[in-house]
Amino acid sequence: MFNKNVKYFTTGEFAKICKVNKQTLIYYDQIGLLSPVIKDDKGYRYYSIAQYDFFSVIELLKTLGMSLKGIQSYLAEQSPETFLALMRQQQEIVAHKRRELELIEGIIKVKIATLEEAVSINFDDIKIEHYPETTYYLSRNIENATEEQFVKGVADFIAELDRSQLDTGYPIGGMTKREQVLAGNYTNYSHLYMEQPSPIEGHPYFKAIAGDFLVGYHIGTTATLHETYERLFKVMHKEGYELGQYVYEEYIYDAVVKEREEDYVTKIMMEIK
Amino acid sequence: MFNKNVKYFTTGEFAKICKVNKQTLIYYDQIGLLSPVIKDDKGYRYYSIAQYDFFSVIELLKTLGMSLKGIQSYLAEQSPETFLALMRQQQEIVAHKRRELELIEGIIKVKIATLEEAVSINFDDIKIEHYPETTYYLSRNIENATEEQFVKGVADFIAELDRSQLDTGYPIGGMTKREQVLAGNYTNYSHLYMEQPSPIEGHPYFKAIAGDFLVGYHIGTTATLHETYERLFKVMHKEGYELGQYVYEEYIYDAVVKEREEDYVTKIMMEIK
DNA sequence: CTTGACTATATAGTTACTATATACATTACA
DNA sequence: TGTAATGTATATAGTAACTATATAGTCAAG
Repeated sequence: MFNKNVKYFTTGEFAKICKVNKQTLIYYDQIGLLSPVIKDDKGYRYYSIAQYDFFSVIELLKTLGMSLKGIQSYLAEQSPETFLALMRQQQEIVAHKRRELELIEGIIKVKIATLEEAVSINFDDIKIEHYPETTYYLSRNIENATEEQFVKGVADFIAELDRSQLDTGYPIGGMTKREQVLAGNYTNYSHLYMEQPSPIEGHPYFKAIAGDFLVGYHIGTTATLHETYERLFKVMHKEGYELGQYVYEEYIYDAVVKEREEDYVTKIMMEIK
Repeated sequence: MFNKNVKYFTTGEFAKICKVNKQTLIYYDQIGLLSPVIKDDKGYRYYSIAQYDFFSVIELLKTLGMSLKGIQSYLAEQSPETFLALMRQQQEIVAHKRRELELIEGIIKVKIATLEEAVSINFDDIKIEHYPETTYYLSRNIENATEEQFVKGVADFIAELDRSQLDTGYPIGGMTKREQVLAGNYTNYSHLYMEQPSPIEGHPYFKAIAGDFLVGYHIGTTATLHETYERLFKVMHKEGYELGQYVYEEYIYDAVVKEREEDYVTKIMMEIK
């Protein structure tokens, strides 16, 4: 194959085949990664068609995140055994990357869904909604935590989500016990949580009970949070309900979509009975 | 959520949460991508926990290949609508990337399989093997092409494989008509081809007939190719077979795994009857 | 024989960090 | 309370992998 009395490509021609900048090939020649088979007395470079195979392997390895130096040191040997070893190693890496992308696809899907919901909401409405059983991943208990402990708890929770690939794109929420809410300690959360639409085996999850929730929205910082809670309680009592075990709070609009804290929107979901 | 009387993070602490170099955060501040909510009179930076959300969106978009400038111009607006538009746009990009990775996974699998086969072969053996029907993607006809036309044909074929995502990782092969082979024109290929293990709809394919093939290996350049063909013919006639419609040729060892052309190995598969 | 399209080298610029040097601030503990 | 260790800051230079530009030589067509 490929030896029809051999025609060679100039740098420009070869660059076109490889779909890269001519300078890139010159650069590859300079660093000794891919040199033309022929360099004439005037310094003109000539590449053979067989070198395209070599180039496309470089491209492949680049896609998988290898540095040119790494590629160079691996391809320098040019033996079937080392190349086979390299391919086996990269096979795992690419599988990992694909799984990572699948996770990101999920996150984006969730972000779109939640934002689409958000833009259609009238934040003044207070409604009673029925939620199905939902699985959450919880932080360790942070009830009555000091500022420092709370902040540490948040950082740890984020790290844990990251390490265990449990970041689903849903907002981080805080759940508060009935007693704390009734005592007016609205931000004395028991746990942080993140919704897990498709839970993975081998993690301890919390399942929020299916049932009726009173749902309202708070605009602004926590300074005025009590006003929103009072509005919610008024509706709750008017409708003849009582507070359930937990209240769930999560950002609908946060630092990503609103610049000023006063524009952040918090969704408040009260279990009711 | 997230306003427990607010504790702030120093650059070092925030860097730890974000799992990046401290200098990176300073750099992001300098270019105005992510600035701390507070900068005191001594120039010390203080980040709020809410800024982590912002940071993680930056990380997400970076993973999807956006430049910091691009991210900046998109996030500068901070409106739900622009962010939603961005997410919708990135959804397609990430899906495309995932498909690309799946293709690469396939290519690596093929490379491993073919190399594993190759290292176990004794290149002196000439064997008769039965091949099942195999689908190939073919180049346009290149019979009796001049050097220039041949080279152009190869370049076009590579470009076509690339554009149509038909590069499966199998070697590019050349198929030669019975008459040309009998006339000793071993490298007067009719078509180039690439095996397609799982053909996609909407492309014109060629299906090699299932049947018996005489398989041998040629080591070296085309200069000595005729010797190998003669050896093959000898065996063919001794076994009482006649040449079929096509001979298929492909590299087993090429520029990727062997430095010198004299070490390249070509697999020759003759249709027989 | 000239014009336009190509080739070359050398050098500087780009992006997104990363490392280093120097100076000032904070905290830990003896 | 003093001092060492650790932290912060800025400024600057270096890195990878190109990419662009300036300048000069080469080649092919009309």
